[in-house]
Amino acid sequence: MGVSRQQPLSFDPIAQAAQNWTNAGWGAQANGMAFVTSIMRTHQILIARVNAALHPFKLSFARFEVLMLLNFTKAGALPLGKIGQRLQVHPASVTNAIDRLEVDGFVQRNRHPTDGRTTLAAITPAGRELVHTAVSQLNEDVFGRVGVRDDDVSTVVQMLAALRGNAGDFTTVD
Amino acid sequence: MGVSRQQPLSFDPIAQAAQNWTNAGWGAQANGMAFVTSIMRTHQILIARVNAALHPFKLSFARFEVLMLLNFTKAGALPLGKIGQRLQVHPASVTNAIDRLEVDGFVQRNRHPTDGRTTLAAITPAGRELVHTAVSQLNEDVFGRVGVRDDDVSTVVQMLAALRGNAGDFTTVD
DNA sequence: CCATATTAGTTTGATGTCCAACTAAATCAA
DNA sequence: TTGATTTAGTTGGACATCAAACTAATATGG
Repeated sequence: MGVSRQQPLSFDPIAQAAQNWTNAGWGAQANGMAFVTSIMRTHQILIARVNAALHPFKLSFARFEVLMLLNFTKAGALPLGKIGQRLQVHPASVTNAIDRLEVDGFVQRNRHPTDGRTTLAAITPAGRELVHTAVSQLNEDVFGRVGVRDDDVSTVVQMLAALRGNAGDFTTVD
Repeated sequence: MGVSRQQPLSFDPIAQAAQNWTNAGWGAQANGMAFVTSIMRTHQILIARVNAALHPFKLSFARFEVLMLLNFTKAGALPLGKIGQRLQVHPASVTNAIDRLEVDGFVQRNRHPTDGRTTLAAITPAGRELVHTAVSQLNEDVFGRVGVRDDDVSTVVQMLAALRGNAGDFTTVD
């Protein structure tokens, strides 16, 4: 799981970097730098936890999200493009994820009934069974214990929603 | 820069997912799921911005961080292991980053004076010049405008520091 | 109707990350 | 001193992501 065999530092490296930024005369951007770097590092920590939890199921987080999305859908199937739009991932990444899920029998490609360009990804019974177990594991190992006070978890989610909205993930209801 | 040619959704997909979680009976983990997913997506947005800003300089964020770290160091040189420890990246990733920086002439490998196992990475004059320009660009394009209220930026950094400390990035001063 | 433009998905290639195995050098212990 | 262990870094392989080029099918406009 990443780089964790190393000794912990005796100081917060991001706080140190922010200090360096200020000393260099970039005080106005020091907070932004610390923010971006914190997100990068937090992402790295969380993705390692998630992948560790999902490893026994031969799933990555991306593939888990695909299965979960299909599982929540009434028909259990979506066009690949819709999947990319919902999960905000590149079309090539969707192709790659579906390829692997299909090889493992968790998803099946079907033709769209009316639009010959479109491919539908449909979750299989094996996929539904797998995701059921995997989500339990993730809830237990990761989502139920992120290591931040529960109030703070909500606060961070809310503040990041502003950024995501600005970035065009979704239209904000003015 | 990622996947942004797509139309924005008319709803926040993470809020939707949290609702799905609650509906499925996983209300206790819905916030944690939203937190993890928010970090993943925010990371993706920010890394795209950073890479767009650094692309003209032939730098990735990882390589930029290496150059910046060396630039802040008095001697302008550090053992590869120290770099990995400070930036929290895998030894193999450090090797890869230094390889590329060395090919482009921004860094040079030197032997350690007393320990034959250790390799020192030293920033070159070209590297110092490059990082000077690159940091200006990053401050201007990304760090100076992250898209979150300034107070909230600090709040998020502080809350994520708790997680990073728990994860063993650094020892918390009790 | 047909030529052009758009849309959906795939393929290929470049990056980047991690893990596991490996080499070489330093340290430890008997 | 010398054999075993630890440490530093590299290498090779598996994955994942994105960009750009490509194929195929649908829409659009004269």
